[in-house]
Amino acid sequence: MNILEKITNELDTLSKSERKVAEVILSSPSTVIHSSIAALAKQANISEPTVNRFCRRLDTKGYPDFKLHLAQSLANGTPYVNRHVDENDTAEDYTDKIFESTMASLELARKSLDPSLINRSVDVLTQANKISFFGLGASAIVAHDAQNKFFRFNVPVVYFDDILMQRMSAINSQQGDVVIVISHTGRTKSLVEVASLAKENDATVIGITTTDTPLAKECSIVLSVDVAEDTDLYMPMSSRIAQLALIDVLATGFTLRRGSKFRDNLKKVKDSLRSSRFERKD
Amino acid sequence: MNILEKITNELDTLSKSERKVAEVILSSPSTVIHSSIAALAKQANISEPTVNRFCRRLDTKGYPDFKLHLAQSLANGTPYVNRHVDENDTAEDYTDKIFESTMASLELARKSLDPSLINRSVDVLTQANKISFFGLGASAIVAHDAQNKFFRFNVPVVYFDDILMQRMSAINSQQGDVVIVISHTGRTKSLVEVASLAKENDATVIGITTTDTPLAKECSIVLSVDVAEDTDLYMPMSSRIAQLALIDVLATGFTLRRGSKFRDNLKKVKDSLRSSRFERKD
DNA sequence: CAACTTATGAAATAAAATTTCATTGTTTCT
DNA sequence: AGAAACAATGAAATTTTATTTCATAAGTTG
Repeated sequence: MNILEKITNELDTLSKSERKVAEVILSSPSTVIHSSIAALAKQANISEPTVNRFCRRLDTKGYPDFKLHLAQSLANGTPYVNRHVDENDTAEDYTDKIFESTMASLELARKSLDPSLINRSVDVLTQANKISFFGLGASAIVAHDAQNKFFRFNVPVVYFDDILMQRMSAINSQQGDVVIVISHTGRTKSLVEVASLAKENDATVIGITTTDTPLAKECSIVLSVDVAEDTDLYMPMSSRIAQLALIDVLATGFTLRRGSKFRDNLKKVKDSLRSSRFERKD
Repeated sequence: MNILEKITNELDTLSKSERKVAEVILSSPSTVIHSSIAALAKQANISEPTVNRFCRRLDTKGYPDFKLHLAQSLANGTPYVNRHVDENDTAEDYTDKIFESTMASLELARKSLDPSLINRSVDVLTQANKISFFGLGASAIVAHDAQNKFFRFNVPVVYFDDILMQRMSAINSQQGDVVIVISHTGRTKSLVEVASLAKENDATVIGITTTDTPLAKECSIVLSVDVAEDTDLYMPMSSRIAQLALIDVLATGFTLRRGSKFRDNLKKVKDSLRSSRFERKD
């Protein structure tokens, strides 16, 4: 746990002098990691033993150990924050912001995923007779990408980004088929209907969507990819990237489950692409 | 900079005894941050002053300062090291690894991008008569996504993931057209040819590819997205995600350049999608 | 193989952190 | 209100840890 948060949380369980220490630390943590216990004590106008007691109260071994924890909190506290682009940003500014908020979203998405559900999904996928990926708009490209990946595995796989085709395909689905429906908002009417149709026809429906959405309710398995992005107001960005990362996870799980013999087969597909490329010089 | 990498880099500038220290540290950095200088010296079978000299050679103030740096490097995860999925990983393991290496790749990709070239690309895009996105395989979905985004901007945009269509389109391009060619390897023959054809026909060719590849040589502007991924051996994963992030950057730059009036227009497109969705309850 | 440079560790010193303990301030009970 | 009990605090002593000094050993060069 981040020690800065911890200090904030326990602020009221601290004694008066200890709180002084806490305040100095919170106000400029990066200075503190380069200070000795004496310097910090002076800064907070208290004695050295008080600093030491403060450290122990936060479950660290002592002052040096506390500094270590603090340093670590600083190292991963700053980087992946969701920052919004503004009007006057330079190219460098908005590039950094977009990359950083993408990384922040991936972090968030990972936390929202339940490994046991991923495991079950992989189970289901490896046993599927046929796999279909459905998405619209930005999620269509995720479905497209998924088809690309699973196609290499030599399993029957299709993808549709067209409402009618999705509907027809859903109606024709049957036991043993897996339908993966992708939607960030989980509120796109036609996709929710498609999910429901597929389920009625005994297909296993896996939803890649946000927790507690209409789509989620129609699915057999929900892989929740929660990302702080409002695609009603902004262009879809990190949401689809998080979805793609999840596709990578599923594809990876799939190859692992299929075992090494299967992976030899993958290599063949790769080799067949060789001649379409210029040789590498290295 | 990550101090573990730094140790690895400077391994050969170190003296014999110092290298012993380095090895002990690299083999179990997380133990070291809880060791005193004496303990580390003993572990490496050298004297305490040697440890101290080692620390200074790495531009730290001394041993405690070195430990701080080390702690911070460890806190940032271990992005570039050892994050490959292996045979016996659980679902949780490989999920974490994939998300982490995706984030690491985004970090790397961002570093490889030159903001001034992004700026120039945005310039060119805002002034284009027509924008085409070309990609094959995994990069096709990036092109697809780009079309999706730029389509909202109400500019003439097309995308092709078919060799022949790309060729024809390239041959028909003219001054004022912008062609964006996407390829991680930069060695796909037909795409390199397409880039070259488009350039001969006076289109501005922007390449989204790795530095110093055959494709890069054919482009007017190269947006280098360097990612440590060998798509000859593995499925494309982080490479396409980094490319997508770059598309987001370009799209963002585009909207910023076009000004606020233009953004009102975007809102209209958004609103037109509303009725296809279930209402939100929140 | 001398002259010189660099690397290394033992011991001395310095710095930093921790413990001990006496004092002060605070609460609780009569 | 005032004494007893308790918690908080810092000065000083102690211990631990890190750094410097310096003598010696191990290489290098001419």
